[in-house]
Amino acid sequence: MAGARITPRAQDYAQWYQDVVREGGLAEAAEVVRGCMVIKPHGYAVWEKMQADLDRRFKETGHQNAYFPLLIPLSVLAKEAQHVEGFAMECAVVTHSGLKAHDGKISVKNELEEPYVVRPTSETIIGHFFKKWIDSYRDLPMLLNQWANVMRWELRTRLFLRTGEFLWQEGHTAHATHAEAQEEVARMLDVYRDFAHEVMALPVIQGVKTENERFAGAVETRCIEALMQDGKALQAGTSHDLGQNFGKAFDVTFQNQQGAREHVWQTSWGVSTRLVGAVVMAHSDDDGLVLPPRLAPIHVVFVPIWKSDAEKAQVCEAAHKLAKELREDGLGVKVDDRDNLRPGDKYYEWERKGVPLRIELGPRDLAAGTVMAKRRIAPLDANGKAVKETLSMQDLGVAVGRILDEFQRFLYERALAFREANTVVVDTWDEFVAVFKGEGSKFVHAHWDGTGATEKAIKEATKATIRCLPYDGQGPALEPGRCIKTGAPSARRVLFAKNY
RNA sequence: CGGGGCGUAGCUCAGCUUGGCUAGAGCGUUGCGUUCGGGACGCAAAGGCCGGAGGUUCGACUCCUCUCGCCCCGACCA
Repeated sequence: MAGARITPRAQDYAQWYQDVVREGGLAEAAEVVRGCMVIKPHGYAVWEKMQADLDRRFKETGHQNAYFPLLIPLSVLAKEAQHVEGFAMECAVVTHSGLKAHDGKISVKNELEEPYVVRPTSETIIGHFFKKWIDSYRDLPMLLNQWANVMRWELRTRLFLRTGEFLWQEGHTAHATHAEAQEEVARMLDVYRDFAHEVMALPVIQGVKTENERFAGAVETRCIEALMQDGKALQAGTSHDLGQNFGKAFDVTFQNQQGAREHVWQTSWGVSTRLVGAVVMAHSDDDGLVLPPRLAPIHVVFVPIWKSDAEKAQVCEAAHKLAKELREDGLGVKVDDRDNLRPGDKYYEWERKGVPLRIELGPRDLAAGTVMAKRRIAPLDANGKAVKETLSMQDLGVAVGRILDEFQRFLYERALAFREANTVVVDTWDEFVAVFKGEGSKFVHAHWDGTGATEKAIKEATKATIRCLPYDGQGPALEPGRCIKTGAPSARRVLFAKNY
């Protein structure tokens, strides 16, 4: 009997997602704090894996970490008009300091002269300091990154995908020329793509956002878009060309080599804990979480099998010895030697938590000098049972390393195949409507007349939005045509989908 | 923030319509024993401010009002 259940995807995708997050031990609702989440140890460990890899990539591309305040004076936030307008409704505002007790009740005490906004993002407070720190072309480029929490007062929340508070990194850079800033925007989007492909085993499409979807205060927003198992798109990362908008708003200038003063050209780029949700929705199945090895806090779990106490002592000793060897290879290894659960219970538990490889070690294996390995997702044999692999205890690390590499590649290939099977080119409105009917969604490449009005009309009719104008080569060949909705001339197809 | 649903043991829920014994079940947990290669079983035990606050009543898990939180659908957004 299953103690805990996971609703099948086919039955209720939203419920399935919640079940996987809960049973995987990733996070839960903060309950007493509306719209916020508690990231539990296993979920936080996945985020730490992401952080470690991304941080290395940021350093390799010349960036340094820094930290700016959580609170932004309202007057500072308001300096860039479009920016404050875009975030106005989502801002939490601090208006008081201190508490006082009266009649047995606690209330706030001193009203602040100027309210603080809890950062929804940090362009403005960083703009304030860029002005102070940048004076000469010799100070440029300034390449910073911040790991931080931000708060956006969301009305409807989902664990990892949309919460009131979330964790992220935000890169902020300043450059002497627009061309250099544009290179930075493209470079960091490539970093995100590589990370998604190599570490998350998640294929993504790079592209440019429409004006409607652009970051508030940017002149151009680029993104990586991933396809989830229900056919909806998830924006997995963004990179913004801020032009001179913030440079002008905060009067960030530098003296160029000719001695003239110019406003800097800035960029910002970020990914968030939302990526944990992306991994869940991209790879997991009805048995629970599936983690790509490069994000798995535990790569291998040993389940010793025994009947007698003597056998228990022997197999556990052997399991711990092998585990130690694997840990020396840099792997996360757990030996589940609990004696209050039977092996089958352990199998299910670690599968729900997404451990890529399970190794069973019993008396028969011990005698033969082998172990039984079972991948988190394994092919079925003729009897419908998952295939287990017999591995020699000799050089186990080599075999395990190979299996984990294969599994990492398998997940990417599977996700890519899924995306290809769920990507279509559509040239008629009837076909377009049919794709998005009901809960339906796919990646749809279709022509669009380039106007915001048409974009909105399509959204109202189908709930599908333009995810991006894909990079050349990441969609169908660029060719002119007629808008799917209005029939007006279109320079190229764009990528539509319902989205998270 | 509008519409709908739901808050009772760690988890999933019953009880509420029609107010009344001592608030229940399964799973899980703890202890002992038998088990152990895909979700075992026996015996014993612990575990509840019935989400919170007011109200109606002799009496409230049950009825009324308010409030907090979660889920779903909208509108808004990463």
